[in-house]
Amino acid sequence: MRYSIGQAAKKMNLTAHTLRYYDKEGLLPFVQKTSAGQRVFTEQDMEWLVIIECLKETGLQLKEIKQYIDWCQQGDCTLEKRLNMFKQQKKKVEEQIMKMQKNLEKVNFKIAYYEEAVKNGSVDVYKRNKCLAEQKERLFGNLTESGK
Amino acid sequence: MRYSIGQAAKKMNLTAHTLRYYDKEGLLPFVQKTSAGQRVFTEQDMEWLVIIECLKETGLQLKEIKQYIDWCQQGDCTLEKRLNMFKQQKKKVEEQIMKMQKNLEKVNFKIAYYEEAVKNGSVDVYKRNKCLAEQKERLFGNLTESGK
DNA sequence: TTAATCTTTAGAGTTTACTCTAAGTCAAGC
DNA sequence: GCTTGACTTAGAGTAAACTCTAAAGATTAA
Repeated sequence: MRYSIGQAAKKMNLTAHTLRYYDKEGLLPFVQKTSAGQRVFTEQDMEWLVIIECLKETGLQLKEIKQYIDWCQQGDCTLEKRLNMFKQQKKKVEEQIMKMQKNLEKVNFKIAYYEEAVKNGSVDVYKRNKCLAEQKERLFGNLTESGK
Repeated sequence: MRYSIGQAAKKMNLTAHTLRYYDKEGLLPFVQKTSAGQRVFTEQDMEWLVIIECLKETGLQLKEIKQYIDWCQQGDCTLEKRLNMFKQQKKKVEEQIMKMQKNLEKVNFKIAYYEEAVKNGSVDVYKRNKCLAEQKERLFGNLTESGK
């Protein structure tokens, strides 16, 4: 299966504009063109796009992703660099997941808070609900009390 | 405990510039100033900053965060709006965590791949290691084969 | 009191990642 | 063959979130 730029874009939930931009930035050196100059994306190219997407979502900038692509083009002498990059990336992703779980706790707290507030028609929650007041201390107090 | 803009910034891992920018954008209407015009951040203000940080990290734009702050300023008649916002946000955070876990799987696969490649000094991994080849199908194949 | 450091404002500049336009070329269906 | 829609390039424009500058005023420590 081969894809035009439009089909590839659709599959990846991007626009053709974006794929051309990535190409211009040197992220897609592997994509071939027809004699008429039109890009053709192979299945393998789609796997590259999946990895580029993954690296982008985990916080790498396009120029850092380009660095990785460049290493891939340079051959086996860069294998260790690539391995190290992914090891670093693993740490970052794990940190991001932990951070997101903490954010989820804060959001859950706010939902509990506003459910209580809506029930009473007022923001005056902590006086009625000691449990929420304690939770608040745990989630917000630590940052504002400790550390200094 | 009260904080100058510089101290507040340090505590939140931001710069004073950024906090002034947030203020200019209407995100910090609660921050008071001294008679000489200098901002004073209270403990409560720091909690606001923690929530702003949380909303920012979970993907809200500053103008959407401002919307929330505005609702807070408007009083109890916006309680339900705020509750709904956090409920939506909860969904988004849960999706982000799931996405990150998928990204982690991809990164872990790449680490396994490159560890194998480094061991053999070559990128020619799938021929030697069928297990990795299958994993690759599971992680990348589904996106490139299904859906169309 | 005086130097060093912090804070103030308005406003200009930067970075990143798109996003769009124009003018033209190519491919598929009728 | 013709139309329609997708593709090409170079390059301009945009949005978001800072980031920095300059010039002046405030605060702190010796």
